[in-house]
Amino acid sequence: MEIKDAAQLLSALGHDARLSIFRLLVEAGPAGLNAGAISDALAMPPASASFHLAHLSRVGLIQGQRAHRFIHYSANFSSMDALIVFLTRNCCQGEACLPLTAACDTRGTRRVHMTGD
Amino acid sequence: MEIKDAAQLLSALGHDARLSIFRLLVEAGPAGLNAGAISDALAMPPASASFHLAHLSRVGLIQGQRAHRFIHYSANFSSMDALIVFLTRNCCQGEACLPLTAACDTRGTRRVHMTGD
DNA sequence: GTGTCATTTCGATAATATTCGAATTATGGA
DNA sequence: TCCATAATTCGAATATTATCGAAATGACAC
Repeated sequence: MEIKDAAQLLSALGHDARLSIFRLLVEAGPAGLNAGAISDALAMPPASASFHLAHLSRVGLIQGQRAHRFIHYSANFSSMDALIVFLTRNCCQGEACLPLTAACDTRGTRRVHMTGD
Repeated sequence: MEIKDAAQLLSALGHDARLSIFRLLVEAGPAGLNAGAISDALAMPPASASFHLAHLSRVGLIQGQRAHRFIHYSANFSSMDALIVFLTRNCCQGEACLPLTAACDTRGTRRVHMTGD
């Protein structure tokens, strides 16, 4: 990932409304939510939600898929993954600079409180 | 960390110049770099560098400390750590959604290519 | 103090983004 | 076909942010 791509993703996430949407979809998991449910959940006018969904979609952080009359949006986890790797690559000269991230589960096995590892 | 705080950090990083500065400091490690070295390394006018350093500093992603006539800026790793945790908390309903992040070393022991873990 | 260098602040311009009601398009059911 | 609903696009006002030369500030040496 290049600087420009990463900055584009970060800038897309750097807005209350869009970050709220993205977090909602991250928690919703692969099944996602439709546009109306998102705009309801966040008490946001549909036009505003659509504007931000389009933005997130354009940069690849989420994707939408139509099912009947609804469009289901879901987070693109691999793009978030790549972004985090970009942010932390070659970090901190080998020190243990990200203890919380390390303790946080990203593989399905819970290890919230590290005891020694 | 609240949505607003996270959005503020992401927005600060969502700009080519600031992301370049931040990445430079992340790779530089705790020792950091002074303002002039940063503006040189990125071929950026000093006034522009200063503008962006002030922004990053204001939101807490970096900090500056004066030493003699120089101001050494360094990345605030714990704030980056908290940001990543915020982005990924309660993610993906227990699926292994962030394989690259999981494989990436953040604790000092190299484990770049996972073989089974 | 005076000079020098590192850095920031000022300031005016320019560019970009956000908001969201109203109108429009898309889909499917009766 | 006609209606209802889901979602987007339009559009125009509003707000925010970036750029960077020039001037000012801060720190130190002599």
